[in-house]
Amino acid sequence: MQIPAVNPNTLSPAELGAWRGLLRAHSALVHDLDAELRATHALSLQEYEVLLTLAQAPENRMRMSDLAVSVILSQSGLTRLVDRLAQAGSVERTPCQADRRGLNAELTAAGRTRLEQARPTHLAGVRGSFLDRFDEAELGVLARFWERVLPGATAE
Amino acid sequence: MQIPAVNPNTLSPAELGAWRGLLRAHSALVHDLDAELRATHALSLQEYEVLLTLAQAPENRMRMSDLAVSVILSQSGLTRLVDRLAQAGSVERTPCQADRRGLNAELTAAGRTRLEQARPTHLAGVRGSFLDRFDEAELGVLARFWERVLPGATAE
DNA sequence: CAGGAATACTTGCTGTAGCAAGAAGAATAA
DNA sequence: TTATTCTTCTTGCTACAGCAAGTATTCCTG
Repeated sequence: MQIPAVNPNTLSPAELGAWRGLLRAHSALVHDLDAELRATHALSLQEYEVLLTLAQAPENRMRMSDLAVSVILSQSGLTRLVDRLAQAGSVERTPCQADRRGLNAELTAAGRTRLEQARPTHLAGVRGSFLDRFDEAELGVLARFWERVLPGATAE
Repeated sequence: MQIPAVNPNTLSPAELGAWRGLLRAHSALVHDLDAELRATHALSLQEYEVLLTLAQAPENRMRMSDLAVSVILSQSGLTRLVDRLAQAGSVERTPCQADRRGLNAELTAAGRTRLEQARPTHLAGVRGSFLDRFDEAELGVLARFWERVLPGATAE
């Protein structure tokens, strides 16, 4: 219950820089990484994230709903994204035998190949545009910063 | 020209945390702030940013193309966003007499009122969900971090 | 073991964004 | 001046995302 001495009707320069900087940096990074992946591997950033997430999941498969959370997408958004990946042969929908409502998205061999081809491009991009600007300690600082923001992003 | 000792084929935990954290934090913050503004003032976050940017501009007006850059939007995206704001009476398109190709988006009195009503909500939201998680020094650190990322976001 | 509530996924609809092409005006250069 | 080129903004098209409603299945409660 502190009473901050800040003007409640504007943002300080540091506040502005931190907030607008987040918006600008995110926009620039995502735009460029997405464009790079599309240009070199005909893969959107979101599609890449799905393939990568599946590749790291046990058995290379994952429930649709869990996958949606992992890649930060609505369920309907994921349905259509997996549609596209399935049509391209990178992913298959397999039934989930423990729960017949559910489906697993499962990485195919072709999908794995595609991911493996795109991966160096993407890693180089994230490093070159973002991570390399920081040393290991600073990256840790950033990571811990996000943890403060994430649990409940909306104060009500 | 350094040769980093990191595994070039995966991200370290700190790298992962910094990168995925950025994606998650951005998504959560923007989603929540947008929803809050829509719910309380029938205004999207982008619309709010436009009104705010105009309110801070000299004469409360700004060339369309400059405005697009300020609010991080394509020119066609801005054209339509201003269409909506104009239809709502919050903004007017006025000719630019120095250059008859150009148009200014100009804040109307109604637009100013609308902004002023929404502003406390938005500021409380950004603070409550984001800025209050950091002290002034940390905000400065964040702001300077973004400056490292921003000049040229894409290597290569 | 019903019957209602909850969950998993998909589909219809809508809103918003970007790119590329077009229209109108400005700038340059001969 | 006039022809070429560049800039500013808008419009057509398309892609992608979310919400809400629909369907199928599971869970829960009596």
